[in-house]
Amino acid sequence: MCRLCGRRLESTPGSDRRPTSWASEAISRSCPRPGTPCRTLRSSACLDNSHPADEPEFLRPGCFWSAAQVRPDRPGPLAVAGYDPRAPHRPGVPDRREPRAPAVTLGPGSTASAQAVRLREFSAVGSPGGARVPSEGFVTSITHQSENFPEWYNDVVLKAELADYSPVRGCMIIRPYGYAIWESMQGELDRHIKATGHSNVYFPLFVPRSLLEKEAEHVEGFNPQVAWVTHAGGKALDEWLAIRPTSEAIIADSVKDWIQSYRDLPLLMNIWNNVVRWELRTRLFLRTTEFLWQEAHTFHATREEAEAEVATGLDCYDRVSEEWLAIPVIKGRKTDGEKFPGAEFTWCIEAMMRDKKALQAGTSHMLGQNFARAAGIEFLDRDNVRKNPYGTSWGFSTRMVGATVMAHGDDSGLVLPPNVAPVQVVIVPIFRTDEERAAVAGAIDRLQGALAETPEGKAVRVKVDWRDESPGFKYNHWELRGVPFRLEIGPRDVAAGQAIVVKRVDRSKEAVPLDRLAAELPARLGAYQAELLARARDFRDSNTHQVDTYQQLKDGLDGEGGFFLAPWCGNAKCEKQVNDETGATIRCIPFDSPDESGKCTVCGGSSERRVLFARAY
RNA sequence: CGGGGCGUGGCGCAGCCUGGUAGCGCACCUGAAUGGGGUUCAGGAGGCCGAGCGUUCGAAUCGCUCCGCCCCGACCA
Repeated sequence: MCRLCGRRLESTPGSDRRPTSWASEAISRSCPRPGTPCRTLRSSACLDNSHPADEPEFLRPGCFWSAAQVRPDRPGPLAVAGYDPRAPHRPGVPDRREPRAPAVTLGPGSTASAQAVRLREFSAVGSPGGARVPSEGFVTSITHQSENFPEWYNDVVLKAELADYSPVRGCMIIRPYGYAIWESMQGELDRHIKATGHSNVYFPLFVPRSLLEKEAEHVEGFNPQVAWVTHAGGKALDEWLAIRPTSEAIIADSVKDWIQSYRDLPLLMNIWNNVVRWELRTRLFLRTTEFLWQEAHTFHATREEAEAEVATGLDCYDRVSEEWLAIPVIKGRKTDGEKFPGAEFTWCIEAMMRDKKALQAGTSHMLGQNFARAAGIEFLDRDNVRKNPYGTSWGFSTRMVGATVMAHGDDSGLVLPPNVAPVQVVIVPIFRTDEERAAVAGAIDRLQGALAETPEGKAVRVKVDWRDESPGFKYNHWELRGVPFRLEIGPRDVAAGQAIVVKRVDRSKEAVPLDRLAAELPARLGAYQAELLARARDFRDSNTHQVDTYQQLKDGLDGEGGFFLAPWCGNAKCEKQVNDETGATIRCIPFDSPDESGKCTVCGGSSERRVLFARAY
C-alpha cells in the first residue's frame, strides 16, 4: 500500500532477481496506476508526480542513483544488475546472499557466544572455573580456525575492524585499519608498476553498451555480472551504460586515435579504480560486488613484446606478494576454461591459505589482437604495413587484503607482515602510581626519540597505548590486530633499563635493553617479515602432494586437503569431471613443473606435465 | 522456487501461550578503586518491539497481509 496515496502496491511476477534488498522491494511493490509512470520505493510510497516533495533525496530527477535503480517506463522498475534483457527469463534463481556473520561485540567479550567459548575452553582443560592454562589459548570470541575457518575469517575481519558490511548487498565498507593495509600494498605495487615503465591514467566508470559488446567472448563472459545504468537525468538512456566490470573495452576504444605508428608503441598504462561485478555469493574482501584494484593495460607492436609484458605484470605481483605480504605463490598458466574472457591466455599466481585452500592472487592476460581488432586499433609498422597491436592486461585487487588475513592469521586474530602492518610496534605502558607512570612515560619518550632517528632513517610505525584499560585487554586488542611486536614497559623494566619484547607470531617474550632497542627494531622487523614468509612457505610445501591416481586425488582432497600436483591430459572434459565430483579446480599449470610424461589422473590419456589441483576460494 | 525457522536498544537474547505501554548480558557514558594476559564496584544514557491493516477500553503479545533474514533442498559457479 502506498503510504501517501493509499493505492495498493502489487507484486510483480518474476521478481526473483534481487540485486539489492531495497531494489527488490521496489520491484515487487510497483504501484500500477494506469497510464501513470510510477516509481515505487522502499518507503512503500508510490512516487508519482502527485507527491513529489516526499521523494527521498536520492530519487529526485537528475540524481544518478535514482536513474540507475528505477525504470519509470515499466510497471516493475527494473534496473537490474546482471540482467541480460536478451536472455530468456530464468525462474528459480535463488537469492544467495552470503550469510552475515553473527555480529559480534568488541572488546572484553562476554556475549553469550563468548561465554560459550569460554566455558568450552575451561571444560577443555578439565577445570571449569579453574585457573586458565596460558598456552591453552585465550578467552576470545573469535571462532577457532579448526572449528570453522570461514567463520573465523569473518570474525577477524569484523573484529579487527578491517571492514564492515554495507547497506548494499555484497558491497563492503573498508574501515581505516583495513584501508591502511590496502594502501600499503597498493603503494608497494604502484612503485613496481612505475619502475617497469607504466604510467597511471584514468578512464571512466561507465562503458557504453556497444563498446562492451564489441569483443564477443568478452561480452559472453561478463554479461551476467554487469550492472547497467538504464536511466539518467530523469529519462531512459538511448544507450545503456555498463558500470565497468573491467576496462579493456573502453580503453581499447579510447586509445585507437593515440596509436598511429609503431613509434607510438608500446603504450604502457595503469589504472587504480573500482569495478563492479554482480556476484551471487560474496565474502568480505575475497569476493565483493564492488572492489578496488589496479588494472594495467598495454599495447605492443609485436607478440613477443606483449608476451614479455604479461611476464612483467606477473612478476610485479609475485614480488609484492612474497616480499611485501609474505605470501609465497605458485606462478602458472590458467587452463582455457579458467582464463579471462577475451584473452588468448592467462597467467596467474596462486597462494595457499591456512585452511589449505587456494586463492588466486593476481592474473596477467595476453589479449593478443582481440580487443585491438574489435576496437579497430591499427598502427603503421616499420614495413609500412597496417597492423593491430597486441594487448595485455593485468589486475590485483583488495582481495589480497583477505589473502593476507588468511595466509598468516591464527586463533588470536590477524598476524600481519611488518611491511603492511599499519602499526608495527605497540608499546603498552604498565604502572600503578603517578610516579610510576611518569617514569614509564619518560622511558617511552626516550625510546620514541631514538626510533625517530634510526640510522637507516627507516621509520618504525610505533603506537603507544595509553588508554585507560587493563594491560591484558590491550594485549588482546593488539594481537587481534596483528601488530608484529609488543613492548611492555613497566616500573620493573624501567629500573632494569629494559623492555619486554613480545612477538605476535609465536608470542615469545624477551627482555631487551632499552638503549639497544631502537637500533635493533628495524632488523627485528625484517627478520619477522622473513620468518612469516618462511613459515608460510613451509606450510604450503608440507601441504602440497604429488598424486598419480584419481583415487589418491579424491582421498587427498577429502582427507587432509592441500595442493595436489597430478598429471592431466589437457582435456577440458577431465577438468570438469574433477570439478563436478570433488569441487576442486585446476588452479594453474605451474611454470616450474617439469616435463614429465604420465597418465592423466582422470582418463589415463597421455600427460606431459603435472598441474595444480585444489579447492579454491 | 519447495520445506522449516526467525525478526524486540549497537550485538546476543528473554517476555508472547494466559493482552495492561518492555527486561537481561555484553558494548557505550560518568565516578572511584584496580593495573605484568580480556579488572571490579556504583551510577547513567539508549528501544515508534520488521511494516501495514484489523480485534480490543488497551496489542511486543491475538488475527490477516506484506517485507526482510537464516537453515535444508533444488539451481548456479
